[in-house]
Amino acid sequence: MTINNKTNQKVTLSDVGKLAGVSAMTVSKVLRGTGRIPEETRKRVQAAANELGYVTNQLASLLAGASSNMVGVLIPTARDVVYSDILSAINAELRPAGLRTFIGESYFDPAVDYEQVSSFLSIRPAALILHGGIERKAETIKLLKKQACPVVQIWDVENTDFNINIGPSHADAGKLMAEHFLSLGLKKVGYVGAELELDICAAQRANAFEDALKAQGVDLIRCVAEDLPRQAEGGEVLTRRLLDHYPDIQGIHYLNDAMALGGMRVSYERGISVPDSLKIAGFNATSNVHSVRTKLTTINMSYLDIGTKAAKGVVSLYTGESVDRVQIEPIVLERGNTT
Amino acid sequence: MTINNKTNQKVTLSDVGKLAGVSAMTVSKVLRGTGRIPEETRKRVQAAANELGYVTNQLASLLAGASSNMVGVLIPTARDVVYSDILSAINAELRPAGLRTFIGESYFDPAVDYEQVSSFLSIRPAALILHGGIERKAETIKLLKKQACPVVQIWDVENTDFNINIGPSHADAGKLMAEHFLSLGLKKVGYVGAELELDICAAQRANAFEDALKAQGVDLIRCVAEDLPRQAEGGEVLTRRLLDHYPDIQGIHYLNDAMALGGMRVSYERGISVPDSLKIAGFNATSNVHSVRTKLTTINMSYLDIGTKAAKGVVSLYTGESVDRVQIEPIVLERGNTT
DNA sequence: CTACATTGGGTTATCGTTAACCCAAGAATG
DNA sequence: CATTCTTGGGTTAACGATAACCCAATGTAG
Repeated sequence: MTINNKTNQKVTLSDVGKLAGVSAMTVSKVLRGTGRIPEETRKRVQAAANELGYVTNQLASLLAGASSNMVGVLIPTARDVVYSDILSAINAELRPAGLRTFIGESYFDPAVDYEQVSSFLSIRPAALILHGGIERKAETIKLLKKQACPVVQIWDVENTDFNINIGPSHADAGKLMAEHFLSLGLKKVGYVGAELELDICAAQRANAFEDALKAQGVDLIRCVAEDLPRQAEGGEVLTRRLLDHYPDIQGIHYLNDAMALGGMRVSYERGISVPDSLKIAGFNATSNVHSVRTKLTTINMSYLDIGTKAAKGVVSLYTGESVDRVQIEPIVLERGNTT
Repeated sequence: MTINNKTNQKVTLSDVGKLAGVSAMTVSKVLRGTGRIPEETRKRVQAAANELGYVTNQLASLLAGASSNMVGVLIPTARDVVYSDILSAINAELRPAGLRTFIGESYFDPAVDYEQVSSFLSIRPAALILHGGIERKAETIKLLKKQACPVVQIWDVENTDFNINIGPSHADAGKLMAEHFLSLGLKKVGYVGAELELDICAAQRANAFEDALKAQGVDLIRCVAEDLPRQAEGGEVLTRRLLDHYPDIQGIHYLNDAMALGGMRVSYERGISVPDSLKIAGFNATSNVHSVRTKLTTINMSYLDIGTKAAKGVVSLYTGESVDRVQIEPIVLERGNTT
């Protein structure tokens, strides 16, 4: 559906000009700070603009060839701390630079991704910051190329469709956790996740985790659902399922910390001692983990860094210093105590 | 800063028309599904548009008087589950209706709020969904009135500056928790929060909480910081501070669940039995709370409902059925067990 | 055979702003 | 006094799409 808004009586440059006794062009110059306009005229115009509540019509402005200050940011979902942290860092960097952020969510869905990119492009943004980790439609890539819009891709450094890539190596992250489990001498390990079909990065982590374990002769039992939330609830359900079938499992790696917390609760319910009988590991050192009592292993990296560097990347695309690819290093982190 | 993007060789209606052997107008009609165009021409035009990767230039389209399908949604921050849940519900409702969401964050800052509203208005959206709970600048209100843009306000039902208001009564929520504490017979109660100066709704809850307690002769000790995060970390710091000065406190109400979890951790550290010696209460039944072991009281309401109804409100503004004000009822909820 | 409707388009003006250029009046310069 | 520069603006033509209207060619009824 579309909504007709034409009845608005908008204030235009001419209206302001009439009130100030000058032409629309002069008003335009004053408001943009260009041209040679004496202080007196300037003040008069400013006052008139204020009185009328004038707002530049970006539609007309950009159409006439002005430079855009709008940056579109696309994340899978704002409900995940990881992405909202990145978002926050991007905003923190772009706002002082005078750039305005427009946010969209893709839900890891390539069709929605396409729609959102198309929506963003339709307002001719200065640049786009897109999350990677999904199988982007060929049409989407084509659109971006045709419109020649600068793109910074975050979260995925493998895919190199765009100008700049910033994120961790998800394979490294998966391998890292496998090495951690191996160093603890675990022989029977589980993986719990949800919605892996769409999230390529999570799948990369899981695969690298499995490969590194297998290389040392350790089996991985996957317990994955496509229809459960990536939250504590989902972690609970899947952990129950996993423990019902494989009660002798020694360690579980979860898709994220929220699901790991769900697993933690199930172990508690069943009287399984963590970490003595069962090691629990998440991903993304989220702040809920901060207050956890029982020992939880997780993988951390600076999301702030990803956001900040993405925003700097946007700027670099124009200032010339070409940032190319920034790899963010994941590290293993222990949270909680073992009392 | 602004970024010059003019070098882009954009695809226009004429370009598509040339390829398809028709005029720009015909292409426009085909893409919008108006006019009487035979199936054959229609297909040819569609194919040409696809091949060239054409995207409607909304700038030109809206300027020429077309109806907008863009809805701006402004939330305080995407880092809070409450707002990201609302956001998610809004998206779920608007997308099938063919409306596109543009999101912005205000960080509870009236100046940023103004900038964001101004940015939104500059692309002439179909409607705006704005969060309440901040002291909006007079200029912001003026802008919205001048541009005659339909506004749905969420999260705050007290303020009636706009067409539709959807949210809980924060005073009721505060009172509710006070009644709960009173029913438990508590005589010495604390409140822990952060960044209350900007968040009017949180302040309303805290005040109503205090008033209802005082009416029954119960004192409230406030421990609030303006410079700490509204997360577990902040909850820990403030709980320590509060317990250091008032070790005999019997119950603490936190600004939100995340801070309450921080408080939970501190009580555990200090060997304080919850809920026997100390009652802990948060706000917003967030999913981290789902897996908590110790008993935690919180206040819940349907965030989904707020989002869904806000989106429906946007539609109702045009279909005529006038939604006016929807009050969402908060309820007290117990989480965790007491073992 | 004429009058009139339908089909399948095309033409023109316009939205509000900006880039690029123009121009008149006074000041400065030789 | 004639020339050139500076100041303080204004004029014109885009930008790309759409609304509103127009107009041939064909069909169809009387």
